[in-house]
Amino acid sequence: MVSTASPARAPYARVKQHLKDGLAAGRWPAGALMPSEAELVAAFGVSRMTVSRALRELQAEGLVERTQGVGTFAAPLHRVSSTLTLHDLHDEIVARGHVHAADVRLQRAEPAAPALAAQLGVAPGSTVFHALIVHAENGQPLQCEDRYVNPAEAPGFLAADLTRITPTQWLFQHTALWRAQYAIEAERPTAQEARLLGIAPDAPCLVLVRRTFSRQAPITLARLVHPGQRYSLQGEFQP
Amino acid sequence: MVSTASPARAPYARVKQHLKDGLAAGRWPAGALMPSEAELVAAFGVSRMTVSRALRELQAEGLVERTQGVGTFAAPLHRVSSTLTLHDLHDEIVARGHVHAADVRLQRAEPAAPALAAQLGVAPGSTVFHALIVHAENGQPLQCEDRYVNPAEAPGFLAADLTRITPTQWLFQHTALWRAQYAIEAERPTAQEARLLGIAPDAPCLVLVRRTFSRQAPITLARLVHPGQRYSLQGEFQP
DNA sequence: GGACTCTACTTGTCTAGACAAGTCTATGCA
DNA sequence: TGCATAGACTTGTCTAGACAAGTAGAGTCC
Repeated sequence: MVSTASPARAPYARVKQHLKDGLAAGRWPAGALMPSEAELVAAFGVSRMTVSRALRELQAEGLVERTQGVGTFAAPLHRVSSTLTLHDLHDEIVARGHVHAADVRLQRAEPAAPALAAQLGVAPGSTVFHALIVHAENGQPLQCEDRYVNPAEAPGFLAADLTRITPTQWLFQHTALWRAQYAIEAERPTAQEARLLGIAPDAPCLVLVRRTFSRQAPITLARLVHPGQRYSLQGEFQP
Repeated sequence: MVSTASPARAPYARVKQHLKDGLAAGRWPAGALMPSEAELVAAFGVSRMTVSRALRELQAEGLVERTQGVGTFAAPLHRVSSTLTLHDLHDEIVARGHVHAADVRLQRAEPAAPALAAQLGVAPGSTVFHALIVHAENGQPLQCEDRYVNPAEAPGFLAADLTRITPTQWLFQHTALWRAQYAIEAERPTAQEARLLGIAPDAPCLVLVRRTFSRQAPITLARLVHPGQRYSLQGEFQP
């Protein structure tokens, strides 16, 4: 019998849930052959398009693997096991019901050092925008944001009021984001970062390095440093 | 012939790509009303099911928002901005073409301390399985895995050959994973971890804490400690 | 003015059938 | 034995039409 009753749901959703339940219960171990579309059509009395949609969505969610001409197989779950969504710090703090304050220590144009120029795709020595901001939650420093911006992609950046909007949000609104790269690392803070965050020089920090690109060129390079004792990235996963 | 547009792809994929291109080019700013299904049917000369599928997939990817009776709207991009997928360490090392070795320092049954018993959902003082493993890439320690397992959910765990299969993979194969929680933190290693990893006692470490659950009970609690200098989590995002 | 209904438009879903294309196996032939 | 081929089965996709359900606006009645 079908476990949990599914009274008024759409047929494709019923098929999908039935297969999900079976996978969760271990009826099909990883790699096992699952029922074909034709079998599901017969079992549920629906059209092939309907079971096809259910299977396609399970495939998109990473729960099954399908091969034309062969069949549908239960996917090894570790493929899908954990995805972590990174949120904007302002949203995160507000979601906790706390107060976010941004202390803008720097927001100016600077000549770019060679390494930085290469990463931003500009000529060495040309001008780039630089912002240094300390973000605080309820008055306690939580993030030190060191950000460089390609002026060609975001000419109005120096005029942005970064105490009212985070650079991330401003850039989302004023540029055409196309691709993003990021890395999460554990590091010691620089002397300046330790001072700005009010932590010991050898306190471990969670560092997020993010680069974003438009379709043509790099937009921005950011180093976001968080005190390890006060900040962690958390996530949850459920098939 | 056709540049990058649409060589011989399926009609639903052509519609989808056309809308994706428009979104990337900023033709529909966040919140703007996009073409209705009927308009796309007329424009592309395909059936409604076809454009419906294209739009439904864009919705699943978070690029558009749809409301029955109202229409389809361009989604604010920051919603979708960054997701990070966590892979199994063994797969990760092998994917780099390197050699993975696991040094199993501990694999035994132990009485559970009260805090641990609560997290694993067992009675305080009852027996739990405990494994301590140092994973190395090309001979260099890369992860210290400290893992506790609920015996009721994985009775065969003590017999697993953890030098040949990671606990993560073994548990995926032998238990019915239903939900996972994880946190990424920057911490100092414990004295034991520093010794096992061959790093300084105050070296910053990237720590991944993961708890997984079956539908009934907690399965396992793991603390994965990585040397900050040698390990980072990396990801990429593209709409 | 305020509350109601009617209508046009939108998305959500399903059906029955069709053809294409990929894979595997059994069979027959050299 | 070795190889080519014909079925059988699988997924991938599309069509044309249908009904349901939700929203918004125009018009109507009190």
